[in-house]
Amino acid sequence: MAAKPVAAKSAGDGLALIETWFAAQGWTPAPFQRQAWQAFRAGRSGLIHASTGSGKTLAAWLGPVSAALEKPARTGGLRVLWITPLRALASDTAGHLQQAVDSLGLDWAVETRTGDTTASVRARQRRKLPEALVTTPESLSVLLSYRNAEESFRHLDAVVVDEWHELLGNKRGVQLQLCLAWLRARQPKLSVWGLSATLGNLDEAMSVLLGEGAAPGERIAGAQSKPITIRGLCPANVERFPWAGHLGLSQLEGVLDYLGEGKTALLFTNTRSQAELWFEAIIKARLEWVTELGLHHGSIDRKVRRRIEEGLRQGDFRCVVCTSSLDLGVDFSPVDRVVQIGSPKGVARLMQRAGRSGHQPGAASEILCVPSHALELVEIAAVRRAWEAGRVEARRPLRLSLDVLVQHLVTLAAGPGFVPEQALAELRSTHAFAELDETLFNWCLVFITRGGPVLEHYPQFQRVVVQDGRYTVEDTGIARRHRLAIGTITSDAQIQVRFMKGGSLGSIEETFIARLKPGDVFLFSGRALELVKVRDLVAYVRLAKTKRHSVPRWYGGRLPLSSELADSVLAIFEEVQAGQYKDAEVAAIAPVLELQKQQSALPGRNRLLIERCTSREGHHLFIYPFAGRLAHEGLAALLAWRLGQIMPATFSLSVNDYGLELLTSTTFPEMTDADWHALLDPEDLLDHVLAALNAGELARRQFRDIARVSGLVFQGFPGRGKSDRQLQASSGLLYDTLKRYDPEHRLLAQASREVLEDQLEIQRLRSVLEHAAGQQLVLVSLERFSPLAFPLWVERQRNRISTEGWRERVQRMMDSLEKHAARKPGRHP
DNA sequence: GACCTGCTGCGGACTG
Repeated sequence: MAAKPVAAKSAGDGLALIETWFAAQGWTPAPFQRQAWQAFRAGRSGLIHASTGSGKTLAAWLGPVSAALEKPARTGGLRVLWITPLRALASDTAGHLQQAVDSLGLDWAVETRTGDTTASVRARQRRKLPEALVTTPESLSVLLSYRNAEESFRHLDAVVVDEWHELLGNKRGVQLQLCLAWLRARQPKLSVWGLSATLGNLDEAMSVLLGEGAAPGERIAGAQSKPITIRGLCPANVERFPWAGHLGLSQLEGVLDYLGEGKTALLFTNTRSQAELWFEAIIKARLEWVTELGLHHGSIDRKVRRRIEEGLRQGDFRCVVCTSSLDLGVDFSPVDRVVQIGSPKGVARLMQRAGRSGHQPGAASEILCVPSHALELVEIAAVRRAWEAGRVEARRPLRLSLDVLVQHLVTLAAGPGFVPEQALAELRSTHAFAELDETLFNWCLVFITRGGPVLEHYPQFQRVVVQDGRYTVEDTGIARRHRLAIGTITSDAQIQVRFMKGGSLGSIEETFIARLKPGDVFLFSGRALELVKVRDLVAYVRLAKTKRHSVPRWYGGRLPLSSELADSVLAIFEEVQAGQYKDAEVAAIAPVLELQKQQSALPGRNRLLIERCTSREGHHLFIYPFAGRLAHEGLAALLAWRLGQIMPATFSLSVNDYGLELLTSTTFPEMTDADWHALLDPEDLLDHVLAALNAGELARRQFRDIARVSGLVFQGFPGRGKSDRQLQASSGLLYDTLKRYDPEHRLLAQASREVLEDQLEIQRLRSVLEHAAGQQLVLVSLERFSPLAFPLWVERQRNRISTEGWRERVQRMMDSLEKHAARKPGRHP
């Protein structure tokens, strides 16, 4: 963007000035951009939503600028605050904004402030902020922790939250809500705007941003996004296409052809190890591309990642293999192809990725979806249908995250301090704490001043003091330590991976390195590396001479299939059950689906499929609620526990995104429809799930994160972090102590709640059971594993030790399945 | 040669 300056500084109509400036660039404002500018100028608040690359940024930026142009000049001080969830985005955004401001003749400094900002700039900003600041939610919180915070934000006119959808559903969003409430309480006319991608709950997204009791905001839909094409890569030979698996490497040739035709591609995988393997496979197959290939994921050294991002912008790459690490970020205009390997998992997620291509004017976006097993072809058709029907996932905002609340209260106390009555009113003006009652709030006050009944003998928990009714932090050491711990992102300590000569490659789980001995070889950062030694949380490596290697395992998050996508898959199954094949991808695996129909049945939105089968291993029960793997984990445990009440047996469990398997050596009792409904009864769900699972241990682990965010444990200085084990030990000790002497501790209750809601998706599990009450149960006795059952069987085999190789076992099963494909199914009863 | 699961994101300033 080579911005040409407009005529001169003028105190006239700011809107007209912007129109002139826009025209000088040779641009015509879109109607939604004009609408946004007018809304800004009128001092309103709201949400602008659109897909990427539609000019949201200019709409949001020029609004406050136009407003500023019309107000009498004030000397200095922060006028506009721009919040971004990604510090890599900050400098780019600031650059564009500075350019626009300069050419409009406004004498403003636009600066960034993130963790990357140097100490000297931070110190200067601490004394006085620029007119416009681009920052992260965490850095904003840090700014509130300084004594002069009220002065710093005195002249603030507008806040813009970029990528609000990324923050809405997590604790970073809660933290931002709290900061915004504080700003609003001091500047009632503050105008707050969010920018968001397409989302299933846009109205809610806006009201959460604007706060409880705010005047209704203005929702502005961005320009119609360019069409996005979703294409599935259909396997050439469906007969030999795997029924299970997740790597998708059997489709390598098709992907290579696709990459060969284009200029620059992003190839998304669902996991980091999958990215490593695909990167290796592509290089092996196309040695001539070696300089044009990149690898990018969250464990790769930050500097290396920045270099790759820069190379993408320059058009240096034919293909970069990546994970969600490139879901967001600066626009990479040269990208003309996007490939998704494996399950898309959700509609919004896939569209976000598709939107990473086609930023050139007039270019459309296309995404090639590469299935890693047969049923994923249905997912591809399903995601396209859901998108076309406008069914996109919602992101649900969190409520009453007490760990974030106590952190915020200490932040305010370290900063200007707070008075309880006023603070409570402010907190209640957020969506997250609208229901905060006085008892709970008082508990928080006791917690930050005395540490509560058990911890009050330890001075490190007495962080805040009360003077004349005002809560403040007086100890500068406590304040400093608190600033270090600001933020809600928690992650395990990782082992750094470095060459003997010093170059850093990235980081890996401690548990993976612990299993290796010197001389072992593993694949990381696209290279086969030999472990030399481990010292002080650093693994020293050298390039390996051998090609044999293992691949690191990371214990990251496990994204379940979204409800929207699962529903869409079931809708397609219903059509197939009725003999209709409307999508190319679905038609491509008709033989597999027909086999499922013939041997068993296809589940539907109102048909719950339950299969039984007896094998050498024992008696199998398969159920397919299509509720995502997290809910299935809880359901499997629940069913095993309830069955255990009526039959003496132990079960092996296996789950995936489609369903679950229970295996036992005892015959399952004959069960009527009524028996099944009793087994699936939602009543006493919570009690039974807690009885079935080792919920205490799960909560104990969850508590570690809560202890960090709430300031109960100090995780050390950045870069010199306490090791994971130390942190685990101290938070574990705290957990046990509290559990014993203060079992009503509110943070313990929160740990349990988070386990149920986030790790087991208890709401989704509940709705499976409630839905089952009205569903038709389709009970089938199988002679051989059906195509739906097979992946669950494979899943369980993974951790088995056997003299027989995994591939042989799978192949043998495939062969026997094919042999029996023509057999008649047996119905039950 | 086997055989390969599990995403992303942030953060400070003292002392000499």
